[in-house]
Amino acid sequence: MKKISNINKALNVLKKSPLKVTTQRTRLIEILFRNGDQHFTAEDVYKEVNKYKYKISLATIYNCLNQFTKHEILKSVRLSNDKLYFDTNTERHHHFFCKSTEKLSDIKSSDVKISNLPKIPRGKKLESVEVVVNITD
Amino acid sequence: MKKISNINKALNVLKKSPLKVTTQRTRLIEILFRNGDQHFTAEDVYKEVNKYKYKISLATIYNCLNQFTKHEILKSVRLSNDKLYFDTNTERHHHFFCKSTEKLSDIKSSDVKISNLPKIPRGKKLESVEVVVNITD
DNA sequence: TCTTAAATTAGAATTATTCTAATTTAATCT
DNA sequence: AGATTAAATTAGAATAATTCTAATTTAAGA
Repeated sequence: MKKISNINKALNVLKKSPLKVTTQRTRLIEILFRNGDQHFTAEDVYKEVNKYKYKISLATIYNCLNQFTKHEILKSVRLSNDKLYFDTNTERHHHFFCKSTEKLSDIKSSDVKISNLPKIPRGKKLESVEVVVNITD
Repeated sequence: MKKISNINKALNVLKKSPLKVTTQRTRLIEILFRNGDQHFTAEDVYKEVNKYKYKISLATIYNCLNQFTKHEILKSVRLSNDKLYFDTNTERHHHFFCKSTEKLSDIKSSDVKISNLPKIPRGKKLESVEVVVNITD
């Protein structure tokens, strides 16, 4: 049984979305999903793209990251250090955030048990619960 | 027994801090703590200050909010809508964030029970756990 | 192949925030 | 109280992150 790579999984989501499959988008997915390196800022991606000598403008990178997030190819997380990170793991999960190194790492959803939540305010409905465990060196 | 107002409580914290008690800082505390727990951005504060016809520059508002946060007169929360909110409640607590209205509201720490947390990575230590309950209309 | 809406791009614009350097002020010292 | 000084304030410049604009290119379907 052949294992489908993360790259191909993401490319399939792209194909099924209303987004066009462009060279830039394909290159970005190849870079972002090539390994477990899962959390990055737009600027990180720009540097990585340049390392590969692909010519993709910063505006396109922003456009793509935002579109990918909208179509659940990526997920975004905003942190207390004021940076927006994109995450290749789109499943429900939580994060460790190390304030010393500014690095994010995943916490499996099942590793956090919340046994009590307050009542949701009248007329509103629950969307998601985000847990960030801040740590330091 | 006389009740100490939030304003006076905050002014006392200011007096006990190494920060100087300036007119601007006193005015800001009067505005920010004039009623219950509030969440505001720097820009919100600037507008409010102007409404009162006080002349405090935006740079000073940023300086003060940051100094107040450092000296635990305020707390700051960064949210997924990319805005930095300051919170007059400096105690450990969590938040509801309504994605439709972009409004924050407090959740008492005791209203969230986390019965299981993952192991803190080797060599790191726990600093805090932030829970944001995202809701919508 | 033709058509067209979507995507890409460079560069300008915007937004939020911090920095700079001159001036003022609060708190301390005499 | 007046002098001293380090901290605070300020206007405006600078920076950083992101979005917008408008011209050009491209993907995908008729």
